[in-house]
Amino acid sequence: MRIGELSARTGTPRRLLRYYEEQGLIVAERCANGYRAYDEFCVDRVLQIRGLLDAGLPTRIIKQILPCLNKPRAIHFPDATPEMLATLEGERDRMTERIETLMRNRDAIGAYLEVVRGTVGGGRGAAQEAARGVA
DNA sequence: ATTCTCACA
DNA sequence: TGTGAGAA
Repeated sequence: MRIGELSARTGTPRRLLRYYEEQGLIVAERCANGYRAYDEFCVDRVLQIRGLLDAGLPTRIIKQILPCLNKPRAIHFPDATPEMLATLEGERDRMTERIETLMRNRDAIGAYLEVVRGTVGGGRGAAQEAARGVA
């Protein structure tokens, strides 16, 4: 498939797909006209990349750990170098921290919403007081 | 439609 | 990390 189809199927802008290739995250063959040709498995791969990026991992790290996450897991865990494990542990901890921040903000928004829901009509009241930190 | 590069947020 | 413009 060409870049447009991969873009449509992954919900990723074409521009970004080229960017990921430039960063060494995906590989594409080339047609005679110079157009990129992607294999079927690229769909899953791109979605995986998006997920890891979304989790806050830099492309540099993703490039390293992507081979470890591929299909033949049994083949891949023997080549786990100590430095690789250290990197992974670091990323895991960063993710944990991120999750905690996310939870705090979710709860803050949830608390705000709960107050605002009670004050729709007049526009003045508990919401404003909550915003001032009085409630 | 797709490619590339340069520059920038 | 991701985008915009311009040219081929």
